[in-house]
Amino acid sequence: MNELFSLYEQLLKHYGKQNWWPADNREEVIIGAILTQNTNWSNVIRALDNLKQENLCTLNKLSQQPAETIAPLIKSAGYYNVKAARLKNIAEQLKDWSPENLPIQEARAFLLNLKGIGNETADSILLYAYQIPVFVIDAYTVRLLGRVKRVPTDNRYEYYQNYFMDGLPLDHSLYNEYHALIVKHCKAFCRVKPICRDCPLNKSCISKILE
DNA sequence: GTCCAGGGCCTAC
DNA sequence: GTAGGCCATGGA
Repeated sequence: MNELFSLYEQLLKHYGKQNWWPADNREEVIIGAILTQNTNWSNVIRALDNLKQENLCTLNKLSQQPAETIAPLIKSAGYYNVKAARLKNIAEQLKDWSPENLPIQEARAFLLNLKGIGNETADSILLYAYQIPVFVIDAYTVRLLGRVKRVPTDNRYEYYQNYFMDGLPLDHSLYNEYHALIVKHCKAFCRVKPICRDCPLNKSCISKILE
């Protein structure tokens, strides 16, 4: 088994299953994916709760609301004016959209064409809302891999994504869990330098596995 | 008071 | 093509 899968197994053994994405249904995953941009998840939960309380936590309902109505409800998630306008538009575009029968790249391109959806959010939606096997690269993953693999600054997202997807089987549940485990691990041990200080994986730490 | 969080867009060089 | 500014709240 290759080093990437070995790393996955160690993270899983240490942290257990993360059961992402924490949401009740597909539409809530999509809404949460927009709300969580550059924002702590605990702040997103409040915003989602507010939307649920107003019975607005569906794409159809959000698409029918003026952004001015949405904004105060999602204030806790930060950037609320920007996110309110984007949510409304994205809800309108995605409420009747289904990517299941599309080539992955086509589905991805459709999402990337929407204002407010970049690489990470597009892949999060494909993976966590639709169970389509794309590996999500986020700031944590970049930070982690950046310490052990030198890469060109351009196309960095693609480079890292290919790195994972070339080394792993095409499996949405594996990508789901792996990404969540990386976030879990980095939150605890890869926030600050020095690298992986007090890392519980110790001798089998990520830096040593991937170097 | 400062830093960071499950980003992305836009503008100026 | 890319660096920098901007959007903004809440917890540590």
